[in-house]
Parts: sequence; C-alpha cells; structure tokens
Amino acid sequence: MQHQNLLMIISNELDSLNKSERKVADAIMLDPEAATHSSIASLAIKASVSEPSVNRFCKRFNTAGFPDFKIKLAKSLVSGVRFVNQNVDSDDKVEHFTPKIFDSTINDLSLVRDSIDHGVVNEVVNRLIDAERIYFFGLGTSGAVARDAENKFFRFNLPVSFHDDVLMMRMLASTGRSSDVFFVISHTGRTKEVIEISEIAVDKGSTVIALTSPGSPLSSICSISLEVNVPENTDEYMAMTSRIAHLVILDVLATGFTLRQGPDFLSHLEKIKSSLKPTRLSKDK
Amino acid sequence: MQHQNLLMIISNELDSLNKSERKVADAIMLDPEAATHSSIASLAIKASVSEPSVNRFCKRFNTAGFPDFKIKLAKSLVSGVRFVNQNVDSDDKVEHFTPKIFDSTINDLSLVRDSIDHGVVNEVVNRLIDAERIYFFGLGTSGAVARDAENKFFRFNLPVSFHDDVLMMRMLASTGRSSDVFFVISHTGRTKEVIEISEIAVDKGSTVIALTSPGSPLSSICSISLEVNVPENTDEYMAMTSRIAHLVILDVLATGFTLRQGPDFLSHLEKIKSSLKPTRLSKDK
DNA sequence: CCTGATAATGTAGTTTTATTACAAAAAGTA
DNA sequence: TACTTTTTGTAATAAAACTACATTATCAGG
Repeated sequence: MQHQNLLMIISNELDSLNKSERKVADAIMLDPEAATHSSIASLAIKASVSEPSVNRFCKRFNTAGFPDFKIKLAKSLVSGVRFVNQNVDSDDKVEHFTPKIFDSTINDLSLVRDSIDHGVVNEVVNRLIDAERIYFFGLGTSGAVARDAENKFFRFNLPVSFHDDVLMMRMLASTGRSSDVFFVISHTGRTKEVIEISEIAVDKGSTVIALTSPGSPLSSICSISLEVNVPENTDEYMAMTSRIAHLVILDVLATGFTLRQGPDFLSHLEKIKSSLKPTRLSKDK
Repeated sequence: MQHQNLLMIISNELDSLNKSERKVADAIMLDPEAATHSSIASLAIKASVSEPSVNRFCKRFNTAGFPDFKIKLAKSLVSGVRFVNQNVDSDDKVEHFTPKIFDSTINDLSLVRDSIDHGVVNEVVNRLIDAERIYFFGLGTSGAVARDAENKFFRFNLPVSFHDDVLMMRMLASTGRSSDVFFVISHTGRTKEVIEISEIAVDKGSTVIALTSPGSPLSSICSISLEVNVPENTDEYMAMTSRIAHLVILDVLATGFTLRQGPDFLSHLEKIKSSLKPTRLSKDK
C-alpha cells in the first residue's frame, strides 16, 4: 500500500532496531519535520552516529536512500498532521474551522475516489441506460441528493423523478415494472422504511440500485449496491460528507451515461442548457 | 498560505513563467510523482533546459532549492489534491473518468477554500444567529442545495424553510420582516426571477444573504454576498462543482452557528440525532 | 573467560548531486 | 543600431550521499 505511513512503520519497528538505528529513529521522531530538511550529515550528528548508519537506517525501511527516505517521511507527515489537526475545536474562529471543514471534505472525497469499484459503476451505468424510467429515492439529507440527481438525469430524455415521501415511494415500488430502476440513496443504509420499500421493489422484479455504506442491510437486499465508505464523524461539529461523496458519484454516473450515448447526445444537452438563457440577465449588462 | 499546495501554485502561475521555467513546469506536471524521485540533472534533461534553470525554477516558488522543492512537491501530492487539467475524453472508460471527476471536484474545493472571505463568513454567521426566521431559496440545482440547508439548519431551534417555487418565494419576500433572513442560493447569480425576489426582500428591510458568484447582479443587490468563484466548466461532460462548494460553505456556516451557541447547544443536537434511532435497524443485527 | 565467527558501526575516499559565479545569448528599448 | 535588461547556459565549486573496507563490539561454544 502506497499510503502506509512511514512514521508509523518506524514507531512500530522500534523494538527490532539495533543501537545506532534506534538512535537515528529517536532523532527523527523527536522532530520529523526537521528531519525532512536536514542533511544526512546533520542528522548523523544529531543522532550521534555515523553517516552510513543513517543511510543503512533508511534502506532498512525500504527506501532507496536518504533523499528518498526524506520524501517518504515528508509525505507521511502530511497525512498525519492533517488527520490529527482536523477536528473543529470549540474555540476555533472562522479562519480556523473553515479550512478544516474543507480539508475534511477533500480528504473524504479522495478516499472515496480511491476505493470506488469501477466494475460496479460500469454496471450501474448499464442499468441506467437500459431503464425506461428512473426513480430517485432518499429521505432527509439524502432527499436533497435525490433531488439533485433528478435535476441531472431528467436531461437524459427519459422519465425521471425523485421522491422523499415514504408513502409515495411505497406505492411506486409496489407498482414497479421490470424496466424500472429504483435508485435508493441512504447514508446509513439502515432506515427501516427505505429498506422495506426497496424489498418491495426487488420483489416486483424492478432493478434496485443502492447508493449507501458497505455491509449495510440496504446494501445486501438490493440488485446492485454502490458502496461508499465515508468515515463516520463522531465529532459533533463536523458535517456529514457522505452526501457530498454521493453527489460526486451521481456526477460520475451522469457522465458515464452521457459518454455512452455518443456525440449526438451532446447537442441535446446543449438545447437544454440554452433553454435557460431567457431566464437570465446577460453577462454584459 | 499554509494550505495552498505547491502543485496548484505552479499551475496557477503557469502564464507568468518565462520559456525555460515553463518547460520545467510542464515536465513536472507531466508526472509530478516522478519528479519527486529524479535528480536535478535528469529533470533538466527531461525539460530540455540547464540544471541552473531547474534550480531557479525551484527558488521562484519559494523553496530553498531542488531538494526542498521535491519535498514540498511530494507533500502536495499526498493531500488528496491532484493536479487536474485533465478533462473527460469521449473515449474514457469508467476507470478513467471517475478519478477525473473526483479530482476536478477536489481541486475546485481547494480553490474555494483558499479564496473564501472569512470576514464575510463571520458576518453571515452573525446575521443567521440574529435571525428570527430563515428562508433558503434556490431554483434547479440550487434548489437541492437549499433543501440540504433546510435539513441542516432546522436543527437550530428556529423556524427554517426552503423554497424552490418562485411564486411562494415572491410572496414570502414581500411579506418579510426586518428580523427575517432570506438566504438566496444561485450559481450564476443571473436568474431574473431570483434577482427580482431578492430585490423585493431587500426593499422590505429583510436581510438578504446571497451565495453566488462574484460580481453577479444578485451579488450586487443583496445585503451580504458570499461570493464563490468556481471555475466555469465549458466541458460538456464535466459536472457542476459549484453546488458542492455551496454545500460545504453551508456546512461551514452551520458549524459557525453551532460554535457560537456554546456547549449547551450540543446536547440539543444530540437529541435530534437520537430521535432518528427508532427509524433504523441496529448495527448488530 | 578466551577464541573465532558474526554482526554492528565507523572511516575515508568516491561518486553523485546541487549550487554558485559568471559569461553568453536573447529580448526589449530608445 | 546600440545599449540595457532579462534570460539562459557553462563551468567550477561546494555539498551531500554512498560505497568499500576497516575496525570494533557482540556472542556462542569450548
């Protein structure tokens, strides 16, 4: 794994080091940031060992040498520092918590980016293309996501609607056809109503796609599950980033959909875009 | 600026570089990861410039020299923010366009993070706290954002609603009081209806907060404007990231609101959270 | 508690890498 | 065109990292 944190590896192996290696480790741990800026000579002095000892220390940790070690160390500091400092403190001012919230969102997005299953995405796009009708379901926060999805997918020339009313969902699910796709969005994947409704739709032979967390009850009962693992926020102040990840994934699906339609489809999208022009003030006014 | 990442700085300054600096920049951008492992000599060859040119390039970006530059570059690669001038191509497969969309979103978020005006955010939080009632207005995509905002802010023990119906908005705006806050969300800031409605609300003496793009007509007529500059996507395939930036900013505002309320408020939030428990399947089932 | 084997560490020299000073070339400018 | 400024490269220097080898420490078996 590329993102395995070097600093952590070092602290784990601390016991299995010999004397001079240990001295080097201690010197680095004392101020890792400083270590990334120092030369092999100065670090050797700081650790009271010879330069080759530092070099051997580096190679022991699967790095090409001291410069490579410094780069890997620097990398490990970035993720470490950000993770540690990321929580909002109760005495934070605007200028403090604003970047924290952005960073935490960015972090989560990059985790989702790296963990997403392309095969599943591909399969979902296929199903959406085959669909004669798409329903986006979501409650609470996921209702807003479902609404956004509707706004994206209605452009694709097929009947699309979003619903955040469980009675409506239930009725639609029980009258669903096999050509219908129910796209169910749920952060937890544990909302009873949503699970029940999805089960009904599956029973009726419709395709049910879930956008939810891995291993959740919802995930296990639906036709295909787009699993998104966003670290839960125990911090009271922190926002829920899963909905943002969901939105981006819907962007991905919409893009996949568009690409599959070929170039003719773009002129259709252009038409929709320009249909809004009269509602807007022109730029040069 | 602490959060500005080196790769991004380089891509922003691309235009102000001279010939050989530009060559170096291009060589680095082509494969930044490789650049962190190469020597000044090999990079110079790759960029077809002399070694001192590479060195000068490094110093231009406030680094001590090439080794320091490499370390800063390596750090900027970890943060999850990748350099993106990669547009989606028409023959991209899922595994190609998925990371591109994520990266472009991440990139835009980090731009917004670094350009946001903390003073304005602070002022907006003040107004929201003083509000006796908050209306979130938005049409189309921004309607979904407004809906999400409602879902966040209703937890704060004050009357909050969202509206995506222009007639409703118009009526509410014209009956607004000075203690009411109208929070108007619009990516373009040029939708005539929205501007008219905002003008009405301003005339009635209500506070109108806009979340929109800089220099837009909407921005100029409202009480306070949270300006968000998300680079326009001319690319047909690309998703609109402004709505995501808007969501994150609403997270920031909600956090500011919560912090200002003090610790007692957290138990209130906890109550809301736990009110949803009976609707969910337990984890260990 | 020797003695020889093995591992650990350091010394000194070599090679690689980066930087600097300065000169040449290119690009503007009057 | 000639003069100035900026850009770029050359070559020498300095710094840093690495390697081969020597020395020292450690430890097992007698």
